[in-house]
Amino acid sequence: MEEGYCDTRLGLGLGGASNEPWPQKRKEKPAVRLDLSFTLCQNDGAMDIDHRDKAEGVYFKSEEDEEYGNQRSDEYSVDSSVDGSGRKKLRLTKEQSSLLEESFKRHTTLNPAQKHSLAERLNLKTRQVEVWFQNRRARTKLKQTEVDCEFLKKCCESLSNENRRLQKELQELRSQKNGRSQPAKDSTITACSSCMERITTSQRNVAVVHKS
DNA sequence: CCTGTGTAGCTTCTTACCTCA
DNA sequence: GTTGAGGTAAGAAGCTACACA
Repeated sequence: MEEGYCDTRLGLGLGGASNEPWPQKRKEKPAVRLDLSFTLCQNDGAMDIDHRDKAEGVYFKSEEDEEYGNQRSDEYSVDSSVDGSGRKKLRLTKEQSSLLEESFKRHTTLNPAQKHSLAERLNLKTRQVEVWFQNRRARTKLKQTEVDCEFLKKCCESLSNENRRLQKELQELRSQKNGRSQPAKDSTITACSSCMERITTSQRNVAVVHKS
């Protein structure tokens, strides 16, 4: 490390910092979770997802309709115009979606009992509730990743600017130093907050040493 | 106590389908 | 009417934790 060099590098960590509880079973968090040590979005991680206001026209189709069809509520209808070769495609009703969203805000994962009771309330299969939660977690994570990426980009940009500024300042100081053997007493040095903290801390230490 | 196996639940990626501009 | 983009339910693969023999 060169004399007087101010290291402005900053590590931007990736890890886990969200308020969202991860499954208790997992002792390690997924590696791709972005960790910023402060809150990035104000609504506490509960992303607003389009609730499909137009979901009234719910349909359900498949030759395997029997599997789900026996369970579906009267709100579902089968699109008989389509042949049964495609795979089943369910659209949740507005009510189902909002209830799922509500419980997702409370818990991002469900234990089997919660899953079962929610499925009963919604007149869906537990597997469908499970899938919905899986997809919902994935969507939340994706959105959060996008938000975090944007934030990191901005961070990177501002740090680059700061780094350039400090490099320039350092160069100026060096050229001043080369100009005369002693640094000017009244020269003004601007520094970032962390550098200032280090400077003042070291000054205190020096003062203590001088006293004793 | 260690090890292999089965199971459940999760993440991630992908596919198929629907809606809407 | 057609098309492309975006959203989403569901399938599949792979991983991990846990229970149990």
